[in-house]
Amino acid sequence: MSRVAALPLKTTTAEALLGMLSLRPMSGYEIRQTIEWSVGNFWQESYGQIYPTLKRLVKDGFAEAKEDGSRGRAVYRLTAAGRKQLRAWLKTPSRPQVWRNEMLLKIFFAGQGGPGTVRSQVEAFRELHAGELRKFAQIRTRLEREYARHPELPYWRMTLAYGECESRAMVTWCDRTLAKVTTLEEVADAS
Amino acid sequence: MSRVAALPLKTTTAEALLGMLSLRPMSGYEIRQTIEWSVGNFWQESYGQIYPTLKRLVKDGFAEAKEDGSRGRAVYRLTAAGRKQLRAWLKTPSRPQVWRNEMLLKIFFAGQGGPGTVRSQVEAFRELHAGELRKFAQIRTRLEREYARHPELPYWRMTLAYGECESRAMVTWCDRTLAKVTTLEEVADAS
DNA sequence: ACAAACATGTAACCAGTTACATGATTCA
DNA sequence: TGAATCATGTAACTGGTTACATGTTTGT
Repeated sequence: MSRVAALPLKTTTAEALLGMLSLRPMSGYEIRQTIEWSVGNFWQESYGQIYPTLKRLVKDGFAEAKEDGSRGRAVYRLTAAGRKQLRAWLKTPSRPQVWRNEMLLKIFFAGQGGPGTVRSQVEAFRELHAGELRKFAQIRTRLEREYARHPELPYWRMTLAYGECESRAMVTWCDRTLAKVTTLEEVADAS
Repeated sequence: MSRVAALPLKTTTAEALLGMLSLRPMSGYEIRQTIEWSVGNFWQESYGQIYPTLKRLVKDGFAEAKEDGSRGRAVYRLTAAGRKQLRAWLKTPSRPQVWRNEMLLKIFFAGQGGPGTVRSQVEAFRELHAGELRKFAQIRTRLEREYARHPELPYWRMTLAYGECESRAMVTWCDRTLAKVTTLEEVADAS
């Protein structure tokens, strides 16, 4: 019944790190940087998760640590068991994350705040996704130029297309919603 | 430095409950049921959050509890301060939730698993969103029929349209992705 | 000489879910 | 009478982030 060390067991952090190490051996620091510019759009990890998890991966035999002389740097590489574990995970069904959407909640209760509430919320949301689309366009250019012949490029393109598809849909919804808001405001003004 | 009771302070649960109580006075149990069928698609609360938060709302003067004779039932109603608090919250910018997408992570690493990995992941995801679209269609019918003249209907429609818009985009992405997967499989077979 | 980036790590906190305990009421 | 639903509540756990502490290396 003792309250033990308790590193998370059901987490996908471990699997995310296995995936990262499958690209190439890396240090914890490098993993974080790489996550940021590669999958940062749909995944993030903090050092507070990365370092303890890496140690657990070594303990479980899924990764090996190797001291990198120069700095106080530990480079981790996948073991055969780690690669097997990663492949097994790739085959498992993904649990859909049940998200919370604060903006939608505010719109749902907009009866208390009026059309103006909706307008400012939706305008900010539109700006957010318009920005995402610009970012995706840049990433796409860079991806096609720098990894033109990389065997995994087709898969990376798919994840990028997901973001583009979603953000386009969001912008569309924003425009339609703003049009409806205008109508509501006109009705309110007329009365 | 003592480890105190510590009910969450920055949570939006309190505001979500204020919103629910703005619809009508409710018990904790009722709030949960109502959340499920109204905003369940983009918001959920567990009893473990609801009951302690309701007590805090009373303590902070945002709600009043009234015993409902029949059962051991406490019905909460919004106070003027509570309504003011809700309106203030509606005006604040919404923090975008940074979500994690396990499916996209698996696709990103699909080099380790091959096109088959992507296919099964995407097929499941397509089924999920096709189901969502059917559910949304039902909700829309019910909404237009049962709340035809409700003053907040326009806002409720907007949140529904969001889900429809997003799920349609997801289905589109799935279809495009599955087409690409087929191409990849053909290339793999040919070699 | 100093800033920026590299590099590792942990304790405290946070927002939430799950599992469980308890009991009343309704209805077939 | 017994199952389903109504109703309230909490302790333990979970999966994470943030803030902090510490020190090295590189480049200007």
